[in-house]
Amino acid sequence: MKEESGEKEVLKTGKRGADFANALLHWNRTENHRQMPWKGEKDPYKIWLSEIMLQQTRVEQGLKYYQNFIEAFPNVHVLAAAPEAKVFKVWEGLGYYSRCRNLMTTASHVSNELNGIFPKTYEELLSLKGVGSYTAAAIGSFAYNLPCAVLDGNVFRVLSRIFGIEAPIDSTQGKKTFSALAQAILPKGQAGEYNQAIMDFGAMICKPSPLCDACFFQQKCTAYVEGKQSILPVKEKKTVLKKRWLNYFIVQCGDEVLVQQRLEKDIWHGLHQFVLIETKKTCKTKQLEVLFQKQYGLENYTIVDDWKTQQHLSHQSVCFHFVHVKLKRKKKVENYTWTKFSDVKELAFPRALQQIVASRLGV
DNA sequence: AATTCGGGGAC
DNA sequence: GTCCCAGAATT
Repeated sequence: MKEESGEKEVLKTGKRGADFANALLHWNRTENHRQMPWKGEKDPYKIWLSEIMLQQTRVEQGLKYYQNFIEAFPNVHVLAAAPEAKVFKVWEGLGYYSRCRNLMTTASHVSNELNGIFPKTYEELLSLKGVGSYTAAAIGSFAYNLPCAVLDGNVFRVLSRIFGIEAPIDSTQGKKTFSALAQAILPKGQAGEYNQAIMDFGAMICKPSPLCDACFFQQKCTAYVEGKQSILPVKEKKTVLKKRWLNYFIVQCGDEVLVQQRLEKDIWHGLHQFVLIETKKTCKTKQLEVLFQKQYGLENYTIVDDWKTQQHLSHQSVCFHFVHVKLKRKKKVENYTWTKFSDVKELAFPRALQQIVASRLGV
């Protein structure tokens, strides 16, 4: 065995990495009782679906959606053949709706071009719409045991603490560092089990607020030894919140309401909404009525309700102002469609609007 | 390299 | 309130 100084660093990390990997696998086999429907799943369709749904989404939140999806679309051909509106409706409320659009694109691609068979290499998986480095590694390792290390929020947190790495996880250089480390300590031949284990470990033990006393690696963890759990992982960017004022006129006539699909490059792309007047600041109802009448030429209406709510998204704080009005007679309004309540309930709306559909538009 | 895409839960 | 979540696409 050579003991040259140049190799010592690599050897040291390598030994520690192997140490951690072995301890993690042992923990996984003896103490990890976390159960999820897709765990141990070998059907690439189900693995793919679960991974797309769980991007930036907690397991507890995605669970119900996964079950609904599998029931509605049991295989890739059914999903590919399903009407877009129906797929959106099942996705409704889960957020990040580009995932849903990409899901349909890839389902169609796999069903029609690939005979319903998902790719079996990392590069080909990566080429699928909505599949990035994490998801390609997850599908590859879970379905085919490909030696690809996953790198998600859990893995960043675990590795930064165990090895005391302070490179920012949201910088290009930091990502390269963590990616190389993750790949280096991945036990070849056990990639699937290891990837699952490290994410379970991050979700249950090495949480943002960690349970160090329950950790099998406590004494060997840099963060624990140096008391750095709370500063690791390091993030350098702060998200800036923008404020928006979305004023919605819920224009009703009988059992119909004016609805449109959001198609602009903005939040909730693909979902539906009521008659929108966006303003730069909060407005009184009277002011909104002026804009409403001017913009849409509607005058013979009665206001039956008027209320405000607020919703916080990752990058936006949205103030809603709703005005529910009733018309005596239907009138054509450009870009909006008169839609029966029963049909409205088949369409996907943003969360804040969905609640209105559920509670205020008849039974 | 920086921004933008939801919604919910933990703290 | 702030932070984070089985991230990816676009600019």
